Amino acid sequence: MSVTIYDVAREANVSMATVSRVVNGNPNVKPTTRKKVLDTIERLGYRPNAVARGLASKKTTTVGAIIPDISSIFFSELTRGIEDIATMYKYNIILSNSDQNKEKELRLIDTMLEKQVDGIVFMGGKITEDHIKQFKTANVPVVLAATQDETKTLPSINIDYRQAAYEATNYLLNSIEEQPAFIKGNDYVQSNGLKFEGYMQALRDASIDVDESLIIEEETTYNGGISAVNKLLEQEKKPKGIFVATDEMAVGVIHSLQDGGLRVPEDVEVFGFNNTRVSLMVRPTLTTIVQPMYDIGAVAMRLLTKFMNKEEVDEQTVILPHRILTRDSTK
Amino acid sequence: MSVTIYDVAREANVSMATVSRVVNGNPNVKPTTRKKVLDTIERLGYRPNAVARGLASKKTTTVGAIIPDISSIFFSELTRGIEDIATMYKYNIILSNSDQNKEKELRLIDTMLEKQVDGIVFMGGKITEDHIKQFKTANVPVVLAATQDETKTLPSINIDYRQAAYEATNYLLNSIEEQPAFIKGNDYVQSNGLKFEGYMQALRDASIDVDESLIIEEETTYNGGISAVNKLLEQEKKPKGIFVATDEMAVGVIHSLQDGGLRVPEDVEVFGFNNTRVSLMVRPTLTTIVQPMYDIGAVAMRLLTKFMNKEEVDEQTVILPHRILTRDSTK
DNA sequence: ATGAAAGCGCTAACAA
DNA sequence: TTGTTAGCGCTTTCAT
Repeated sequence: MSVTIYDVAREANVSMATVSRVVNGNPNVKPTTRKKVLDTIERLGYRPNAVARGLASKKTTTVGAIIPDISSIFFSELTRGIEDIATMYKYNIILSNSDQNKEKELRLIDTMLEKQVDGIVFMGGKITEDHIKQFKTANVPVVLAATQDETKTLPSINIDYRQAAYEATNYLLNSIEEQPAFIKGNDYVQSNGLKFEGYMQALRDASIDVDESLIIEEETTYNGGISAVNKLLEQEKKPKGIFVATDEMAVGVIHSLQDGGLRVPEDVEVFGFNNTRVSLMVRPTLTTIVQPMYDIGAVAMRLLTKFMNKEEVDEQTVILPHRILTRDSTK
Repeated sequence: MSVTIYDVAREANVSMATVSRVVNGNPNVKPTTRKKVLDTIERLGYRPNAVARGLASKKTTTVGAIIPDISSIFFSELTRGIEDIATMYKYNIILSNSDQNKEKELRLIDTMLEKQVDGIVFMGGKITEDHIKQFKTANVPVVLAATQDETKTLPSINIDYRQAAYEATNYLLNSIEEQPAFIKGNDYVQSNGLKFEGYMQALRDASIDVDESLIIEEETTYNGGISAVNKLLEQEKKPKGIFVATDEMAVGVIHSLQDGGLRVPEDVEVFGFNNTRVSLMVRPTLTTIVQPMYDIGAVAMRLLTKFMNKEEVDEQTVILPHRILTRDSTK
């Protein structure tokens, strides 16, 4: 069997309580006693059992992170932000992929609550009544990262997707002076809808008669971008600019245009979203909306630590700034 | 306070033991009793406390995953493989980034052992004596994923990096009939060394007098690829083929060559490594070595479950197959 | 098929 | 400054 606090106490001729105090850095221990205890801890190779501690103290110093897909470049950067701040505050992360599947999301929340996490960072699709209900079954704080909650009942960190899309659309509008195409992702995430709203609003504000054939929905991948352009090029009306819901799709769009003999940005301008690393890894480099993924994760985790510490929080709903980053895919 | 097994027992007029049996699917329960218990569990909204269970049973059904950097596309795919198999076997993952830093790695192992994980999947740089010693301090199984252990004492899942690099180099050699350049990553990982060995072996077998100036070490990033080419093009001797340690670097290499007015593959052929998603997201598309990241993670986790179940394992050191995937960056 | 009871290893009053 | 002790919520013998 492994060494317990009791073994240490016995060997050091003190009580368990004293060992516990030493281990937890409680100042009420005489230096000589502390030294004695520390020495026997070292000698016996004692390692505190966090599970026992968790049971007794009702704190596990671990938080759950529910994420659609860790292999997506977008979410993996977000997760890195979460993890770095978690480490800074001595928390560990239990990470699980939900694939944006509601049943799975609910099940994961349940599992994490069983494991007595001290808090949850949730990333995903739409937040439903069922999610809220599930979160409410335990009394742990929850923070949404890059995830919308229409009811605004949960704290969240986001950028203003609607406004960002509005600005991107306007940017293209100014340049090409006609309706740019819009390529939507097919994810079940609310930001998709918000981006679309921003796009439509910009057209409306410019008094443009909307041509629906310029709005295409495709899988949110590189290949989805390729297919979208193929559809677009089959049509009569060819766009002179394309606003694409994500960078990865946008890279597909650029390549597909180029494969079709069109030049970017001379013939068609392309505008992405997110500023993930791939936006630099394409020629021409991609004009895009900078969404600070790492920061969203970091701020979300920081906010969660505040809730877990029962600190005062002034603003639950954080909107981080975004900006347009112009590169070579637009004129 | 929340509902405990005791509350359920009292409400259902049975003992804690019976409730425990029902919760754990023990067949020795009369169906009517089971139903009664299940109903009151439902009614009270009872959720088992996994921490208490972990303390009593000495099993946490969670495993630790130590990873250099989750935001790297390579490791995030690997992690996805680990997570999927973990979920399949009802395990959760505690994920932590080590940044390939030895002190941090050792500390993370310690933390995870404190949290009583049932096993550890380790990804990282070199395995040292200190790592082994640290692992030995607890009696939990460890599996290395995409990570070498010179001493071969730990189970591991890898591909044959040396052989793969040998084949890639040979491929270029056959085409350009002179020494291709080699761009190394600067990571502190052993596979870097193995790739280099494979490259050198191929040159040796082809009786080529090695020109050291064609061997460049750079940061393992897109920008590292760009810098490497810049250095290469400053030199007298310009290569007609370049073997690059990772795809992301290779994409940088291609763009940098193109920016310098060279055509790929006509003037310079480029060969990558890993077959990450970016290898398709570049024009020309990248010839590369297929390393099955997802599978490495999945197999590693599967192997770990076997160890955790004390099943018989015939082969500790798994070498997964790799292959050359030719695309348009080579002739 | 069911129950009683002894832990699992620790924390946190409370007492001294 | 230190020790005693009662849990934390569950699993797991051992009886019955």
